[in-house]
Amino acid sequence: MSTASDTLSESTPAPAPPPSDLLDRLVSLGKQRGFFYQSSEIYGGINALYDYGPLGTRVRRNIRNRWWRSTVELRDDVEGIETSIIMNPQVWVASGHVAGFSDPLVDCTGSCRRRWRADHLPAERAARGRAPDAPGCPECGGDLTEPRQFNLMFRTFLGPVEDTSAQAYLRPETAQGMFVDFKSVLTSSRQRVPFGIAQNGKSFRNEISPGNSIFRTREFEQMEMEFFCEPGTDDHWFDYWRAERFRWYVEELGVRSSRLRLRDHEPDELAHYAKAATDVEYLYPFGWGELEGIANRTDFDLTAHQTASGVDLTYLDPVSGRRYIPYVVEPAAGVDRIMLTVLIDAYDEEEVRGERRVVMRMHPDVAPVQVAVLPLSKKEELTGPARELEHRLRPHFATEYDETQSIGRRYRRQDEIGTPLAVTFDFDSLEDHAVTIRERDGMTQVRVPVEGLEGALRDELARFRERTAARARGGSAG
RNA sequence: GCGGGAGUAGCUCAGCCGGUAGAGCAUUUGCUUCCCAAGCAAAGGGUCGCGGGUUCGAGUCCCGUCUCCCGCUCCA
Repeated sequence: MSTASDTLSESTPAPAPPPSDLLDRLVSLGKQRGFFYQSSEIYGGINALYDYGPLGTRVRRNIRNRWWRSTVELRDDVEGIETSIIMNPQVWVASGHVAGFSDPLVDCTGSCRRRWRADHLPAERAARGRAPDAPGCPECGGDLTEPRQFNLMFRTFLGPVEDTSAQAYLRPETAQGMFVDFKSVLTSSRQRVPFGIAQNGKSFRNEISPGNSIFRTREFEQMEMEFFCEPGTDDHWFDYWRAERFRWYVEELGVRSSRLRLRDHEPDELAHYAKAATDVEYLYPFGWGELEGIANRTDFDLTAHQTASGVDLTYLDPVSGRRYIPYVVEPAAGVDRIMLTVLIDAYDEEEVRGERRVVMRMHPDVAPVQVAVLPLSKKEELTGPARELEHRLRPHFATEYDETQSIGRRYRRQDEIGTPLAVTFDFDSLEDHAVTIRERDGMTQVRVPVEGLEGALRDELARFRERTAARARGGSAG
C-alpha cells in the first residue's frame, strides 16, 4: 500500500479545517469577481446548477489542462478520447445503472418524519405501506408513504417522439465511454496492455440532496481515466495510481498536503464492481469530502459489456499469447470540486498596515491571471506604453491590463484573484526602459529592463511554482 | 421530501408599533509625477426573490410559490 496517508495520519496532528464561514465568503467573492454564480439567476436560479464566470472559466481550463497534460500528454501509455454524453441506453443496462442507480424511498408521515430506504426496511413494514395496523416507521411507528423510485439518471428522448422506445439517458459518469470504446481505441492506437484511456466531460446525476455550493451539483464535470492491466497486476497499478494522484494535488495544484488524505474504503462500503477503492479527500469547512475516487474495478465492466453486447472484449497479449479480459484501475476526479478546493485552500487574509488583505495564494499555473500590467498613473504617457507592453506579453502569459484607481487598490484587486505577478510601468520607465515586477505573496518588488521582461517573468513564475509546491508539501500554507 | 434559518444596491447588511428605502465597501467620472484597498469632488445603481391577499397605505402583516444555507435522509 502506498504511504502517503499512513505517514500523514501517524506523524501529524489533526489538521485544522478552514474557517466555517469561508464557503460563504467564497460564494460572495465568486459572484463579485466572476468565478461562479448560480445558473439562470435572473429567473430565480435553479437548484444545484452553477455557471462559471470569466475567472472561474480560466481556472477550470487550467485545472483540466494540467490534468490532461500529466495524465495524457506526458505519458506514452494513456490515450485521450471524447465520447458522447448520450449513449445507447443498453450501455446503462449492462453497466448496472438502470437497475442499481435508483433507490426506493419511503417517508414517515408520523411524528419523526424521517426518510427511509424501502429496501433497507424489514419486508413486512415496507410491504404494508400505509395500512393502519402496520408497524410502519421503525423510529416512531408512524405511517409510511408508498415507496417512490428515485432514479439518479436524467432521462431524455432521442428524436422528437417521446415514447419509451426512444428513451435515453444523460451519462451519470464518463467511464462507460472508455469501456465501450476499449476495442476501437486498442486497434486504432497500437497500444498494448497495460495502458489507459482518459476523457474529461460533463456528467449528470439527479442527486437527492445536492448542496455545499459547487461541491455537489446535478451537472458536473469529470476527469476520468481507465487503466487497463493484466489480472494479477491490478493491485500494483492500484497502488501506483493511488500514490500518483495524491502527488498530483500537492505538486501540480499546490493543495496543502496537511488537508489532504487518502481514505481506503471499508469492504462493506465498496461498490459492487470494485475490489478496492480509495478516496482522495480534502478537509473542507464542512468536513472531509471526496475529491477523487480511485477504484480497482476489476474486469466487471468489460465482462458486463461483452456479455450484453455479444462482442468479444478479450485482449490477446502478443508476447505471452495469453488471452484475458483486462482489469481496470480508475482514478476519477471532479473538476468542480477541484476548483472549489483550490479556491478554499488558497484563500488567505492578513493584516497589512492595519488593513485587511485578501490574497489567494494559488499555484501560478492555476491562477486565472498570471501577469497584471499596471501603469502607475492614468496619464496617457504611461497608459500608452503599458497597454503596448500588455499586448506584447499576452501571447505568452495570461495577462490583464488595469489602469483604474490607485496603484495600491489594483495590487489588492489582483491579490484577491490570486495573480502571482504584477508589472508596473512608472514615470522612470520612460527614461530607463525598466519596469517593476511585484510579487503577490510577499509584496516584494524587483526592477528589470523591459527588454528581458519575458524571460524575467518566466523565471519568477518558475520560482513561484517551486515555492507553492514546497509549501503544499510542508503543509502549512499562508 | 421533512425540520430550522434566510432572500432589501455588484458584495455585506440596517430598516422599530405598517407611512412611500438607507449605510459601509465596490463601480464610474474629474483633479493630484500617485508603489501597496491614499486624498478631494461628483455620479450611477433598488418593480425590497416572485405571485396573490388584508389595508387609505405593505420591505414590514397573511397565504402561496421559487431559490439559497444548516441538519435529517441518501450518495456508483
